[in-house]
Amino acid sequence: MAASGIETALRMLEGRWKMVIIFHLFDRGTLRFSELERAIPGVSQKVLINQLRELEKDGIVERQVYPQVPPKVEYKLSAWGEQMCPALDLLLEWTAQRPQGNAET
Amino acid sequence: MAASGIETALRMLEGRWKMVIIFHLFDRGTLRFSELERAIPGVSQKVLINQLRELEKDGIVERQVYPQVPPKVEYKLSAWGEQMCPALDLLLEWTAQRPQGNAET
DNA sequence: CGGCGAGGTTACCTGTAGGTGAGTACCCTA
DNA sequence: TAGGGTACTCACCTACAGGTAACCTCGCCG
Repeated sequence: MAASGIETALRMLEGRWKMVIIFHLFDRGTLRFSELERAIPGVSQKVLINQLRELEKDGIVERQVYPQVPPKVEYKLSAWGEQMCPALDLLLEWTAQRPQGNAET
Repeated sequence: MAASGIETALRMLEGRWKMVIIFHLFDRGTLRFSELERAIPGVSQKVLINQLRELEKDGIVERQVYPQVPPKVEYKLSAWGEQMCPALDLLLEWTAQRPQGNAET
């Protein structure tokens, strides 16, 4: 069943903050951990790291560590991660086409 | 931030069985409750109903009740629900393009 | 009469995602 | 010497999605 492929995709995208992270990275290119922290006020360190790790292991974002005196770690979308954006756009379009504002009552 | 639109979409699609339901309905058109139950062996009644109700309230599936002697209820994708399929296809394509089989180790 | 199948509802339990708060190693600055 | 910034880790707690199992109504079949 074709659902399995999409389920895989959805699994990778699911997580309270992943989309937010992805959009920030798409928007600003490369961000340090602390920059992400500041860019996304609602998220806790633990969860942010968690979601970043998952995105990394799924190959969506890349993590670059600079072995410096004060640690420095940069995150950015992988090439493949960027390729996801058209799909997200289409999904966005689809939600926009929702008939008669079924905003939740 | 545009993420919010996609988060909405993701919220509607997220749920262990929703994609499976959607694919079955897309594939076979219209299905009765018991047909769905049989088509998706892993799901419990409670959860199946639950996900159907959510899909219905999000306007993705339509529910048709026939007030018959033994109850009969049919589910099918709404027009809008069917319009989601291209987006899912694109997502599917994207997952297919994943570089060097990062199947989870 | 007893049981089945339809499409549910209800009560209860569990696993896990997410949140909170603290601690850590290291160096720099004041 | 105290405190701050960086990128984390660890222990603990809670909420909720999902799973399990029993029950319900109504008619028909045997």
